[in-house]
Order: sequence, then structure tokens, then C-alpha cells
Amino acid sequence: MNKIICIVGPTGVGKTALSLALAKQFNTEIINGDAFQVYQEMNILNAKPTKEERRIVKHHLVDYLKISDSLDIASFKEEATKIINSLFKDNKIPIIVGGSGLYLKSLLYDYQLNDLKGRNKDKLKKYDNYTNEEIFKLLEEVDLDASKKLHPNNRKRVLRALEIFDENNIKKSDFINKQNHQPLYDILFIGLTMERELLYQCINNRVDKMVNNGLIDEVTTLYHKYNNCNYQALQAIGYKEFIPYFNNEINLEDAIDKVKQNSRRYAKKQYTWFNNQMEVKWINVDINDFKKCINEAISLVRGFINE
RNA sequence: GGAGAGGUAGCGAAGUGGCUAAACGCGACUGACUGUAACUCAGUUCCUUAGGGUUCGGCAGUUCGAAUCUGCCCCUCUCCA
Repeated sequence: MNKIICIVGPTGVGKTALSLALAKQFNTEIINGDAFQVYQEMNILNAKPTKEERRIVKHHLVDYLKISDSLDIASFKEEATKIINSLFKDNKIPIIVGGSGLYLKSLLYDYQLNDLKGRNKDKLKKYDNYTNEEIFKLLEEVDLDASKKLHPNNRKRVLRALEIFDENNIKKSDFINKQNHQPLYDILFIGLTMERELLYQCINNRVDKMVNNGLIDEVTTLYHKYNNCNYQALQAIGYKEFIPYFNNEINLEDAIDKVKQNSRRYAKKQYTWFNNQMEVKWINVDINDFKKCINEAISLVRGFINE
């Protein structure tokens, strides 16, 4: 099986720095696995690797969508898979870096998204007048197994399960059951971590740094341009918290605090994902000696390559 | 110095004799996750060896029973001097 390196971890631990070091060390390229670094016009708020960094190491799937575009998991998987295969041809080990758990898992496991039709919001409008409980009952009727895995309040997921049945004539539960739930490649998952308290400090500091590097300007430009739009990209942490500030509902300081808080929460949710959804080899980051972590990762990768 | 308001769990805030280890909100923690995922949703949140134990500023009282009533003390805020 072809080998792949996947670097995961919460926001702000240093995934980008590690991926650059590994890509240089093993002469390979990086595929972005982050749902927000794909967008143009956002650079600071999503902590995208710099142009310089991207010049030194080839990065794929960064900066390739417009704000108005919406990224979806199936097309991400399709694009990234093409790149993975072309790197294999060049005898390179792809390095996938990112914090978006579902995107990574769908890419690297046998999620057979192509078998399904894409989402169609308009067709779901017929359920607008139904309560959560009513929708849930409908799902119980067509796909009891799927309903058992969902909470009635989780309207979004209940609707999607219903949509799968409506549009594809297959139950979500059957669709999932026919998959193997195994990785498609020989993957080394390297996770970066540090003590929670410390990570939160790093996250807070990073937000302050973003502000010093022009976050407010970036966000202001976006706001003036896309204020009334409902794009997926505008859900980004680091943007959405400023909307009440632009609307004069909160002051700047509170908006920045909110960005910090949401970033911390995001980090926590990422841990839940990476701790429970994939087999991650964790490396503890020493913020005073990041090289140590790089070396540890390098020796992990060496062992992995020679297996 | 005088007048008033108030001190409840990490924070905000209900509760004004038993149904109260104490609503609700926030925060925090844990978990789920197959086409919006930086989304959406759920659970836990005084301590506990799970038998109980200790709480509503402090102390003392009233009562079968007190966060709730009484007395004194401490602290905070507003207004007047």
C-alpha cells in the first residue's frame, strides 16, 4: 500500500511549521486538509502558510477557491485524491496537513461519496414547516437505523439522512454499512499536542499576533465586500466574530476575545475528533524547542518509511 | 457620618420556611459526527471511596425543618453630607 503522512492537531500547535520541515526533509509536497485555507482573500484569519513558505514547498489546495465558492467534502476528496496519485507517480510521500477532521477522514478512508448525489438545499425546503420531531419521525419510517444514530434535535443531520434516501433511493445506514471503514493508504497520522492550558495561551497569543499583522484590515475588507452574503467561507472563526463589531453591537476588544474563545473551543473539538476517529501518534510540543518535535517526527517518519 | 440596595456554585442570575444540592444563562469539560464540519447536535459541571458528605458573606438564634425568619458582625454598590 502507498504511504501517506497526515499531520493533525488542534489549531495553533504548529502543524504548518512541522509540515514544512518534513516536506523539506523528505523532499515532498503538502496537501492542505483545512476547510478554510482553501479560500482566497483570507490569509491572516485562517493562518494560511505564507507566500514565501509556499514558494519553498509546493502546497496543494491552498488558495484555490473564491469566497463565494463553497467547498464540499466530495469535491475536496476528488481533487486531493488526484494530487495524491500524481505524487505517488513521482515517488513522493504526500504530506496532508490540516485540522478539519471530517475532510481528512473522508479523503483517507473509503467514504464513497461519489455514489451519492450532491446536496440540494431547494429540495429540502419542503420540510421547512415540519418540527424536528416530525422530521425525525419521517426518518424513522424510511431509515430506522440511521435515525437511531441521530438525536431528533440535530435537524441538519436528520435532514441530510432524509435527503440521501429521497435523492438516491438508498438508506444512509445501508450506504455506510457497505463501506469497509478502513484507510485507503498506509497512513502515518502524526498529531501535535501540548498541555491544554499552554495551548490556550498559544492560541490567545496567536490571535493577538494576527491582529498586529493586519487581521482587522483583512476582515474589514471582507465585510465591505461580502457583508450581505451567506457564503460558507464567512463562517470562519476570525471573521464571523467581527460582524457584531461592524454592526456596532460590541466593541473591538470583545470581538477579539470572542475570536480567542471560539478558537479555543475549536481546538477542543478537534481533540475530540482526532482522539476518537483515527489512530494518531501524538508528539508533545515544547514551545521553547520546536526542533525537538521536528526531530521526533522525522524519526517517526523514517521508521514508517522503512517498515 | 446619614439614607437605601445588596452579598447564592467558576461567573451572571432565580429562589424569600419543607416539593432545593439549589431553576435558567454563560463559561468549562466529555462525546457523536459520511456532501455547510471553523458546521450541527447530545451529555456532564459543589465534594465523594457513590454509602454519603459539606453548601447560599460570618457567627449566634427561632423552628420538627432555614438560602429563605430574628440579632449582631464583616464586605460591596448607589445617593446624601
